[in-house]
Amino acid sequence: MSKPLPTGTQAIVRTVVLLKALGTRRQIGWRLTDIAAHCGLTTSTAYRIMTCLASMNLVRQRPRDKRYVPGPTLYELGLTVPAYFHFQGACHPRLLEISDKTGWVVFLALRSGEETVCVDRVGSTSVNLLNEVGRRVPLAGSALGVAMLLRLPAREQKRLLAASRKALRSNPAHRGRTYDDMWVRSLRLGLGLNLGDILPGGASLGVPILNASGKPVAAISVAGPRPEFTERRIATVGQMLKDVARRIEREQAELIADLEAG
Amino acid sequence: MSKPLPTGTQAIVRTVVLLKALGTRRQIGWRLTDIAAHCGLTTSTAYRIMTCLASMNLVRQRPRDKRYVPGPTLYELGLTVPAYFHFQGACHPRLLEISDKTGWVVFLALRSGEETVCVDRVGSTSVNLLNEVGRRVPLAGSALGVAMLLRLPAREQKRLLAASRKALRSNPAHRGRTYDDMWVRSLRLGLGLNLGDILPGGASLGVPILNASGKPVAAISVAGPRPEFTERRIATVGQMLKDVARRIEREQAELIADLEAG
DNA sequence: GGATGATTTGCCATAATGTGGCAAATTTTT
DNA sequence: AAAAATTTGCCACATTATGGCAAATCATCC
Repeated sequence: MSKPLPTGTQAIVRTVVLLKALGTRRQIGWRLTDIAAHCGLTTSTAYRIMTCLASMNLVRQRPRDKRYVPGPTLYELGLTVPAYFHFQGACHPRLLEISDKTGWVVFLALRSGEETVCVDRVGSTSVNLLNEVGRRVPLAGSALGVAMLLRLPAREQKRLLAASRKALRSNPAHRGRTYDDMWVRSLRLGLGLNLGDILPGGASLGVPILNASGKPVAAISVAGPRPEFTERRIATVGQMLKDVARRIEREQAELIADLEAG
Repeated sequence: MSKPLPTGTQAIVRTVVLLKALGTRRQIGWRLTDIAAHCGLTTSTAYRIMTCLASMNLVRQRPRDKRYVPGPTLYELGLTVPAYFHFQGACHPRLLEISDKTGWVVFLALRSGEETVCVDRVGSTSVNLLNEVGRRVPLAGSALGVAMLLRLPAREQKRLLAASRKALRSNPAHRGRTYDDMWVRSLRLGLGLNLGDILPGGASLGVPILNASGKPVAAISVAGPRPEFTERRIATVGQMLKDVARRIEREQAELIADLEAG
């Protein structure tokens, strides 16, 4: 819980901070000055680190606009984490089924500390959606995360709810969103339910995936146009999601046991 | 081509070396002393870096045996490299088809410098296979890599063939394998063809996936018991693989354009 | 089961490494 | 075509990472 204070590794921490930041704007890319400022580094330091990372293909500097984007080696390193890769693959067919039956977009996310990390996405919709594969969102900031929060022991729930709310408040990109409404509504329903709280025209519904000891380690959600989220549909699709989640918990028990819920 | 000499970033390079090493023994894990020696670092240095990485969940130290294995955050960072993740997902259904029709295991690999990186695997077989998702193998060391080598311009082919052969020779794990036989045979066939050259009872057949300018950026292979690889079967399955590769090239042209072949 | 050997964890003085300031080159905007 | 902004590169300095050493833990063998 409390950090063991890893000492004497400033450069490495900075590197990881830069890599995480790159992930938040992967398609637009980052200009050196911007990402340096964003991460609280001087341009020189960011330059040195980025050049080093580029030489190892962990990042790429796009030739045309000189912006930095995540690089192939980063993806390749990610493949070496076995349980995670296989969990995504194992769940994918289930997501396809849900998408077929509902016509909505389906997400799979993992819990990572006080954030969710979107791990898979299936289907398409007319409305804008915030989430995408690889994106990190504070727990209180998505139906996926709320679904997981709901299943945490009171103590931890309180802590993580507070922490992720704070993260949401401090990030200007999340301004004007009614995350608290989403939380209250979800608390009543017992599942994560966003009705236009994140983006005006969109809605989403999330259910958790629990490990053997009942801890939420992942979540599935559906997302689509808000008008389609009638009370009735929410009930039937909610049940469907729960069934799928239970099935995944059963069939992928071994993989799930290897997922850190930390 | 020639490294631009990234200066003043020893610690970062060391970190990446450690992370790559972790990937080579991900299930067994590494003891601190061993991985330090393997990477040419003192125990203290490795300890400091590993502790730092563990605190950010880039690596995990398994509680029971204290061994280090790749951690969740590494996987999550990998998801932020968009073209790569989607390419794997887009190819997956095609791999399933091939596995269904042939009954063999199917691999998808990307080219990464002078190595292949296995990106997906479908199906199961009775024989042992060397490759697995996330594993890096010198180009000359698999049917996948050879398939790509065959399509490179003479100059580059020569360079990479030599480089990857050298890598194979210097690694004791590759002792006693007849990679040269595989190369000669493949050169004749025009596809990567391993007939027991890597592991005694196994065989595999690889075809390249080319980008718009004809450069090989990825490859597909099938692998199974050696006796099943008759001349006839090799011909028909080879054609099937070529068809699938062409289809992928056509349908995923945009994604492929974003894959670095470097 | 107690003792031996190996591995992990932690500390600390030292200098080598990474740092940030500054300026030239390059690119974009006006 | 000039001006502003950003990237690239260099260099002297001290902060930071380094590796030696020792205590604590863990595994093993007699």
